Amino acid sequence: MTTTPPSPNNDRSDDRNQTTAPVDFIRQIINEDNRTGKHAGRVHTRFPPEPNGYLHIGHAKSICLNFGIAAEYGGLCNLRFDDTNPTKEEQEYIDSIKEDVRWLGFDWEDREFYASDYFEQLYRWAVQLIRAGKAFVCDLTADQIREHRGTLTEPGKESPHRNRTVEENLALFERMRQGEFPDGSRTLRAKIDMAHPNLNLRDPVMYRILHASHHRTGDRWCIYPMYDWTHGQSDSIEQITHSICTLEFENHRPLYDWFVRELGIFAPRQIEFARLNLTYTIMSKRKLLRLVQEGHVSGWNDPRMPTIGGLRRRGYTPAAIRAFCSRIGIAKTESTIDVQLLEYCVREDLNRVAPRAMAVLRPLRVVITNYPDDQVEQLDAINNPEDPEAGTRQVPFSKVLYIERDDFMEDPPKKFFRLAPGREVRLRYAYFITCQEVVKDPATGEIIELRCTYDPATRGGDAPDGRKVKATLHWVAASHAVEAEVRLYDHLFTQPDPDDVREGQDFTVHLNPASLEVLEHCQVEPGLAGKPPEYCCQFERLGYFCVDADSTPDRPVFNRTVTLKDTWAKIQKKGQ
RNA sequence: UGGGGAAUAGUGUAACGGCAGCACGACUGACUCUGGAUCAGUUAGUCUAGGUUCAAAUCCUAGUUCCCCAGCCA
Repeated sequence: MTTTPPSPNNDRSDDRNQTTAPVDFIRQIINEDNRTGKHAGRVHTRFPPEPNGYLHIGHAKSICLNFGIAAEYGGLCNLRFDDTNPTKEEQEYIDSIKEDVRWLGFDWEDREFYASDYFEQLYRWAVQLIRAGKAFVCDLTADQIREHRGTLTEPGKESPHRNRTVEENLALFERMRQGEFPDGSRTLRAKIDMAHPNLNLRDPVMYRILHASHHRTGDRWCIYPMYDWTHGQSDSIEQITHSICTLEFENHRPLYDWFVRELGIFAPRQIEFARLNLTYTIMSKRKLLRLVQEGHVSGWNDPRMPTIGGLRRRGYTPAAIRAFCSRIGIAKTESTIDVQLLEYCVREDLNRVAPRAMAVLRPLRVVITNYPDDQVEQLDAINNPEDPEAGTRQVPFSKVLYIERDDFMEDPPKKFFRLAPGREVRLRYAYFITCQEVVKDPATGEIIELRCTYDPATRGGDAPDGRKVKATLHWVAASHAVEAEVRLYDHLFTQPDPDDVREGQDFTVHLNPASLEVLEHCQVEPGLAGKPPEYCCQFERLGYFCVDADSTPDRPVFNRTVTLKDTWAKIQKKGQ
């Protein structure tokens, strides 16, 4: 019996089948650029997170896109931290982001960059724009700037400081850098057009004064560049050919292009695509933070969270997430993916690689009355029917067993195939048994034990006389069972769109009170004892489970990643 | 009432003037020592109204709906 967990599956053979995967509009643009020789066939992308939080499945879409494109076109993809706001960013997030990207199966080698590494260059470029009369130091307060900006339908007013001389601007900007002015007292602004219909071009702020310590540059700077003044130039410095971002930056593209053009530097092309939305969950960092802070989940890596850390702890594999990202497609239409597609992807992967095991979540005691009292047999069980090379293992069988409570009904409805009084079923890899007697607690009427007989001729699970049974049940021998805690997870929210709320409510009203059910006294086959965290397996007939970090050698803890498709559950649901 | 985007089965996504296809979901059936997997099948779509054309999801015109933008956030 093999005890090593299936390592995160980094076999990419299934990731993006060129013969079937549609060519999305971004790859079409790249194909066209390559056809016209725009960058001499060079393709260079980047994944540019701000290190102000943890990555989620939406980031995975972007990661797979950027790294995936680079790989397909024989290009490169940089990991760049957009760390221009020291008040929100921390080293901890950098570390976590790097771990998540790596876990997803991508490697940026030495192409790890930080916008903060470009601060000096950005400063020199700002001076260049000032000299060209394209930027000025503005003394307006934040409120005044807002008042001068105008509205969506009305033009703004020019700042009274807009026409300072180059010399005055140069001197003031230098003094800003030297720390002579307090936070918020001055900004450096691009001089564009206060009447522009695109508000981003109404003399946008390039630098703000922030006497804050930066996680990488320490106290070297007290002026920090804004996103718009940083991103395009960072892309340009890194010779990024295609700068892929999400739809909300469409309005920023004219400014991106303006800066790069005014500076006369290499011009990458910004391309926007629709971010990922998933049913029954939320993706907003701010809202996820509330779930953590208000204690609705145990932390950022709670198995119910859509974070990479949460999915990982839940038992999702990198291959499953990559396959998902490949299947959802890339487009500009805002859309919400059905979470069932994600679940399909993880089942598809785990079905192939996860070893099978028998585990009883809600045990019902079964005594085989005609089985010898002290006998124990070792029966052969197949580790993975999808993978012959996974081999077999032995599972112990004895007189007293546990089966799933759901697998017995005293008064079974028509389509219930499992055990019932007088009915014969198969115990997987073991024997046919017949239920002879139901023992109840005289006080509560609860069924506490089944007394069954077995047919010794059916050892291994087949009847020599060829008779059939309609059901095969999983089971665990009571004498050898290991007790485990199992955590059953369901959707975090009860509504497909948690943000669909009435006036005055917020998404928390749709929190699913049953998103976590903890089962304390589960019985699992002995081979499952001592498996390391993240070990994934299938509990036969129940679902895919993985060992949680809370697990200890004498008390395993499992998380349910996803259930198996359950036809019986569906029949039951319909009957209601 | 400004500007920028987007509308194709329930959900996503192709088709780029020439047979509306694929996946997930749902529903049948076959098979099965997992009511799993697998296999076979069914279901269901071009936002609206005009126009151009032999031919329109695709081009044109008008409209409708949805998303983004008024941070010294990214």
